[in-house]
Amino acid sequence: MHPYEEIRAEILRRINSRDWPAGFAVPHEEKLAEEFSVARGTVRRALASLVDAGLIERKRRAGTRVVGRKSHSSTLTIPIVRHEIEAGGRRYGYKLLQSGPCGADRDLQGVFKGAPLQHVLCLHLSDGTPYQLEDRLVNLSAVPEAGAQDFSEISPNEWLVRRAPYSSIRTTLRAEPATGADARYLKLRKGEGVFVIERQTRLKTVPLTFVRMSHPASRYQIITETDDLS
Amino acid sequence: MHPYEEIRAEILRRINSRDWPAGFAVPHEEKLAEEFSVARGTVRRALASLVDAGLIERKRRAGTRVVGRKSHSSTLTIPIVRHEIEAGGRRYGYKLLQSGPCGADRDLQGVFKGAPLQHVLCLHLSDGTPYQLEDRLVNLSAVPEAGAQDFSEISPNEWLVRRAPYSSIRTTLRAEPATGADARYLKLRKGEGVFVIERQTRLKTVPLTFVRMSHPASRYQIITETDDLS
DNA sequence: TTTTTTTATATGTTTAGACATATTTTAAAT
DNA sequence: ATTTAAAATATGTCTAAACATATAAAAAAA
Repeated sequence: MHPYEEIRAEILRRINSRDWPAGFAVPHEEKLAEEFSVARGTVRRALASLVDAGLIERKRRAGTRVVGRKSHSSTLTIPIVRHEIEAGGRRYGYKLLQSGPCGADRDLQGVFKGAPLQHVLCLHLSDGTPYQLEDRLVNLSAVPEAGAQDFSEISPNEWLVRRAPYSSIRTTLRAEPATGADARYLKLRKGEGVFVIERQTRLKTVPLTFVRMSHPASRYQIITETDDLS
Repeated sequence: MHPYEEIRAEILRRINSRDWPAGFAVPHEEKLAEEFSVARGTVRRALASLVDAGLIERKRRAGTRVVGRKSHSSTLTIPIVRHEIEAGGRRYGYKLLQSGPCGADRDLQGVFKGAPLQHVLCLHLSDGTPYQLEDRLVNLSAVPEAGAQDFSEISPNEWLVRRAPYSSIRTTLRAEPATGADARYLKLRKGEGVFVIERQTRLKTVPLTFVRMSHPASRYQIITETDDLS
């Protein structure tokens, strides 16, 4: 265990034991460095790690304070469907349903502001059973290669994640009743529950793609796990 | 813009432009330091930030490589319900429905291994409308104060987040048909869709609490946004 | 009193050098 | 050929010192 880890563990202990309760003003770096007999840089390393974990907040001149927790944070990782299915030891299947240019009228959220669009509808299967219906719009003025790409072998999801750099993502999670397309392709009764992930990726304010991924509610869930500091 | 930010931006540009494609071996720190005319520490600062963003991977002696993206990651923050409702400018309401000790038979997932448990069922309302049904088990041998706590004014969710330190969380997101209790308290027809968040918190392998939070699907969604590096 | 300016301070960044340590590569021994 | 030991190397940690900068607090001016 490195010195910075020991210092972090000790500070963590003080926070968890409420010796340093929420709102507590943590001694400044020089003082902690003196207490633990290390250089200031080592204290900073420990504190930076606690900032990442959301346990303390730091502000210039104002100092460091213990945060009063107001939420639970964790990292949500949404893998490429194929990997998700194969990682579970199941057989991946893919079927392109529709692909072609489309008008701005399909841009229901109005995120693309009249840019030329490519619409792709496809189905991902797990052991032959419908798993995810992917309904995607791609901004052709930002990703022109998507117009020439044949998505009958590789899914637009996978192709885009690999190929198109993005700088920000907005993800929405929802439970919805199955739409007509959901019911038809996922083999559900209309109105049955689907778990929907919507994602919009941008490259510095330019919207690249918008996708709605729907899954049969009874066969889908997302699990996230935070990793332990101590 | 600090030197390390400029270096990060330039490396980001090389990755995004595919000058440095997935799998590419990034020059080592000394070399980058020389190229950008800065100290090694400054290069490290820039690279650390790209590791956090999941764009590169580093291994001792093996070096630094550009990662081939296989997923979209974002931070999922689940706030205390009250804050979530009040942040939206709506009026928060709370109603305790049940509270008391219970047997291990309620521990359906078997995570508590026979520990004494407290069961709490309560409802969170937004502008008077049912918003979330909270169904919780608390491990009394780990959080004994929970047995004496009166949850008629403060919700166990809020009380626990504030009070009990935890080191790891497992969160599960699911779409389900409403159970009997869901339907009754959330004013839904049985079988109608609910969005369920299940959370299990631990303090170094000791399970603290397990909670199932259900929401009317039509009135609930989760949005996460990644922040832009460049 | 209220506003503006100055000062003090805790955090943030950078440097340069030393040493630690996984891990790979190479050489030696079996 | 296979295993074992030694050397090389890129990242990781730590130090000590200087300077930068946001901003809270104090002092001065209105």
